[in-house]
Amino acid sequence: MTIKPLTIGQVAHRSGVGIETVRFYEREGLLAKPERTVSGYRQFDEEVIDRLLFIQRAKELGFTLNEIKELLFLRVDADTSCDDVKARAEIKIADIEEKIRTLQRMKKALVRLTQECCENGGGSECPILDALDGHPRSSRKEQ
Amino acid sequence: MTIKPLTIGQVAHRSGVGIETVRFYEREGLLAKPERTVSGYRQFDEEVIDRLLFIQRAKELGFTLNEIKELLFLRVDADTSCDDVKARAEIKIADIEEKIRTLQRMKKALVRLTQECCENGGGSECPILDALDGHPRSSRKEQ
DNA sequence: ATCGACCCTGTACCATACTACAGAGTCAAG
DNA sequence: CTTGACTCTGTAGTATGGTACAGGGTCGAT
Repeated sequence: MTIKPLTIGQVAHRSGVGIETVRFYEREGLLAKPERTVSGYRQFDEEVIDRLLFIQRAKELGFTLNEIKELLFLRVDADTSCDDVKARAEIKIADIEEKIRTLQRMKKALVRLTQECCENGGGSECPILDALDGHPRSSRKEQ
Repeated sequence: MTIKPLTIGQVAHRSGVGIETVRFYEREGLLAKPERTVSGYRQFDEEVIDRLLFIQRAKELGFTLNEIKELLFLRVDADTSCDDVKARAEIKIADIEEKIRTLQRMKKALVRLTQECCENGGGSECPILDALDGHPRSSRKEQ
């Protein structure tokens, strides 16, 4: 028993994207060309839902569709050696670690803001920037 | 002695963005309207550099310019109560934590990929998806 | 005073990532 | 066997975030 294929409408609904978006991603190579019925209707299988959810999440993290495509195609096959995959994956990992670090600094700055904002009601021009910028200016020059 | 103001060119150069981008951010309200010389030249002070660097970083993390604007304006002043700032900051914090969690899952998947890819050279269709998707499918149905 | 490098405003254009038709065919319930 | 919801291709339009002039003024060194 082959599992029942999904129409594009079902896929769009279940993954929370628009029908046009599914077709768009297919054109852009983010989704494999699906099987078709005799009349030309696309026949998706369940996996495509996960892929669409992944794309949404990755987009929210600032990856472009091209970067997402690279992530999705990170695998060993006839044309891709293990070393190649490893090398590319390690670049992505470093990239992701950098994002995590920056987010943690942003979070820290915001936590500090929630803790301190009331004490000096109406202090700095922009607390998040004070807490966040790279080179810590120890004392702010006034005015 | 008032510190020497920066021209738009110096600001652009030092923050690594284009001159047009600086003007664009000013139009969009991400940068305060700077002072002008008699002849109309913008006069920036150092702070704007940090702000521009922050904007770049936040963009790479998937924040839109509007979201970044909200982050930059998170502060207590005449029109904004502490409770208000606190509430909005906590939403941002939760948002950031979610991003961090997702990135950590992505990283984990990629690390696993680099560790395992050689052992079963040419295994799955898409390892990152296998490792990442929400509901763990314990066994994959073949074909 | 004039040259080149800079700045001004305004408008138009670009890439990315969709989104919305138009015009036609398909499917399935009654 | 019709009706309405769905699908197809193809093309065009939108929002976001810039980027690139055009046509002009300004600044500083020679």
